[in-house]
Amino acid sequence: MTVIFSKKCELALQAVLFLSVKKEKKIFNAIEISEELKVPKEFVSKMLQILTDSGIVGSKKGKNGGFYLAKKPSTIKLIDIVEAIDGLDVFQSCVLGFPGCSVSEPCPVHEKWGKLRDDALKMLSEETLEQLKEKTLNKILDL
Amino acid sequence: MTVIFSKKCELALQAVLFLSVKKEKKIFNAIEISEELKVPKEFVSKMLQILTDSGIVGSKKGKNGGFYLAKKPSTIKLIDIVEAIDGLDVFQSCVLGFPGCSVSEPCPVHEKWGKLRDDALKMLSEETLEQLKEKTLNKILDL
DNA sequence: TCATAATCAGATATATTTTTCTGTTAAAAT
DNA sequence: ATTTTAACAGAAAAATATATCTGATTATGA
Repeated sequence: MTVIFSKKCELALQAVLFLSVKKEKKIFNAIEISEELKVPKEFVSKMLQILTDSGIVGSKKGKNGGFYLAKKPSTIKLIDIVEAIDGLDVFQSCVLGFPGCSVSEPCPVHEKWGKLRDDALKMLSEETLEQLKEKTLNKILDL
Repeated sequence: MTVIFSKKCELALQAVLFLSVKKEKKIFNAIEISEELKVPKEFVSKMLQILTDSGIVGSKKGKNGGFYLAKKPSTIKLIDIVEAIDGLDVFQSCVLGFPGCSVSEPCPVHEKWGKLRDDALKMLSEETLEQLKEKTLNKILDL
């Protein structure tokens, strides 16, 4: 079970964080990333292809090809990746699954969850990859 | 897509909330509950059977049978239902899906998510069904 | 006691998500 | 030019989660 993001999204976030602590424009192929993150390379490919489509990641085919951040880390936020993969529905939907949960027809935890949801959104959209870099280095080795 | 709980869990929470605003020990069969919550009756049955096993809900077979809260609303919290259906892993796992995310090896959002996760746990464990009753009535009709 | 109505247990089916595969295309190096 | 390497696209397979069905059991009321 995932927490709030799909497995796809989790992997995408991890892969982008990985790229963000490397020298800018340095290229890594799917195998290298998959080994670092310990996930199948086909899955890495798939996700990074989606992020390539959405312009966050760039790619280069052929020998010495691979993936790299297409934008500066100072312009990318975690929420961008979430939006590209899972979309932003989580930040709209009722946590108890009630249909039509709203201010006028709130579920029993509507208000409290609203606060939490906003904080979660903040967590993902306040800091850029650049600002997260140091923390990211605690988790991902800068090889 | 669910927010953080599985569909099963969402339904279980809804069903228990439904029962909590009814007269104590009043019995409802799966069909009645399914009509109120607009979900298939087999699904309601399945979930309430699990909650019956875990002692939150009681059941009575045969004619005029059905389901009812096995405990007083003042002793049941939403977290009890979550625990019975999804378990409490969500409140342990890394939101970015990193393996071995911990204080000594935190992911980039470890601390912030920790706070949010604790608040979420609070949201589900501070108030009893009794205390939520009024809010629940805003969402579920007291037929 | 019999017919009926309901839960219950377990199997099955369906849907969704995740993962892998197959072949194609593009780029680079030899 | 040719070979090699890697992304890319889309299909297929596997795994997981969700939903449905079947038959058995149990309780009630007539």
